[in-house]
Amino acid sequence: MTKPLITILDDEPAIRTMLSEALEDAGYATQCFGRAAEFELALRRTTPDVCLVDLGLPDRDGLTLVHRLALEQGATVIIISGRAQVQDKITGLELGADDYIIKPFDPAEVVARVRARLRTRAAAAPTGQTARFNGWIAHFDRYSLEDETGAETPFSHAEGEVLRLFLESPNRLITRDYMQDTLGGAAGDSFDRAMDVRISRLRTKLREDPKNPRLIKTIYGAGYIFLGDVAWT
Amino acid sequence: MTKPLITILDDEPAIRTMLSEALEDAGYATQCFGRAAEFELALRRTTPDVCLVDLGLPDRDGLTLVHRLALEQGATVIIISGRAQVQDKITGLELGADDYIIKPFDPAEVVARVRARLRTRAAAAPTGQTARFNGWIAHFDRYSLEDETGAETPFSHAEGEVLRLFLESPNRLITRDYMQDTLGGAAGDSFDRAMDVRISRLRTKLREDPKNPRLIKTIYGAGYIFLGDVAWT
DNA sequence: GTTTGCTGTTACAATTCGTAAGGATTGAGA
DNA sequence: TCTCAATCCTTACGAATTGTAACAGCAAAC
Repeated sequence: MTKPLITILDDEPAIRTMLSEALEDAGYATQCFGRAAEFELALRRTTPDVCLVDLGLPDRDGLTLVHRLALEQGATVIIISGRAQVQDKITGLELGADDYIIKPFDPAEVVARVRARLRTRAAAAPTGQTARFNGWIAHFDRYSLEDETGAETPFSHAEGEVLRLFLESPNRLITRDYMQDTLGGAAGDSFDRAMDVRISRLRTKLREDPKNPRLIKTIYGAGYIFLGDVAWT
Repeated sequence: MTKPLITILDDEPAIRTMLSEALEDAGYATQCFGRAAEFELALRRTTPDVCLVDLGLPDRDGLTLVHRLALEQGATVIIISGRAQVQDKITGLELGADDYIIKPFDPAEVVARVRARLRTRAAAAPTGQTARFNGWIAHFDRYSLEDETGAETPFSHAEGEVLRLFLESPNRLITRDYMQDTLGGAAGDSFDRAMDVRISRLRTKLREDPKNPRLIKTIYGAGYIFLGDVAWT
């Protein structure tokens, strides 16, 4: 799971560091820029989740920048400005900004407002599913399994089907019949063995001890139980 | 296109009329409520686009109401409150509000903030001619792919069809069958291979590492997944 | 008529997945 | 505790699927 990226565009270094520290403490990645030109260059490479933009920039009119960012590029923009007039706020918001914060501000409020913007963004685009369990993170969108150190091991489609089945009903017996019905294999003599192999391969990727499996337990004559504390996101 | 509906929940009649007049002048439909109970009743019938909620209600704790509205019902909530402490703002936003406006306020600012909320809500669908993803910019109008440095590589029509398909549903499995249905090739023996070749050519233009593709992943036996952070404009 | 570039086809290499076979484990009954 | 059959795990191998390079047909541009 990658951190949301927040970019900060302000010509005062003190404000940049204050904001980036507060945001990084809150668990976000930040990028700071003092000039619009640098910022625009960086935008070609990365797509920030939220842009904090100060209007009083030395090298460009902040409002046109906001307009380009918000309307043409579809970015989420929060204006930070020393101008507190209602009319300033209105024009900023009309040009496409998502919020308008007046200096001086409390960094904690900025963090809260950034979080609010990220929330609506997340609600609009339901991303691929990920499940966390016992130190592992299963990314079904990219077919890979992340361990507690962050290292990723890819898993195949067939392995993923089994893993998903387990993660959808943990700590409950899953019979072989049910697995075959769900995963489509003809319940025959031979597919039975294929299921074993899938599970075997999954176990090695989960680094299970063959003598003492912690996650996938075999119930002799019945099926399997996946033991874990699963949280889907 | 019907007018967006804005609901106003405030116990002071003067504020209700001030807000509803300003919002109706701006072209929105409004519904006003003085008590949380009435408001909740009305919510059973209609779903407002934005809810303006005052926290100082006589018959219920405003914050719990906001929480229910925002998180459980997925509504867009703007808090209006006389409490100007930073901590109040933060708790309001953390509970799921999308914005926090302090009394006394200028109705014009409220209208601008409502409009900003409606805008993000509307920006959830359409596909244009350019898409940004992971440092790339795909210009479908001029059939070219722009690098993070600004360098452009042209792509063909056939390649563009595949790329558009991917960019329209990123981070989701796209089956080969679906691709062939959409891109018109008869699902037979030979077109199957043509699809592979299209994707292969697209991959080289996206400078994918054959051993470790980051954007276009193959799911053996199923199809492909395009992994990316796509923004259409 | 030639050239240029796009698109599909073919062929072969690489990957994945099911199957078969042998070894290991489980649980019941003696 | 010991034995034995049923069940399960794992390894190796072959079939199916996919990647990519090379070639051929085709249309548009010059």
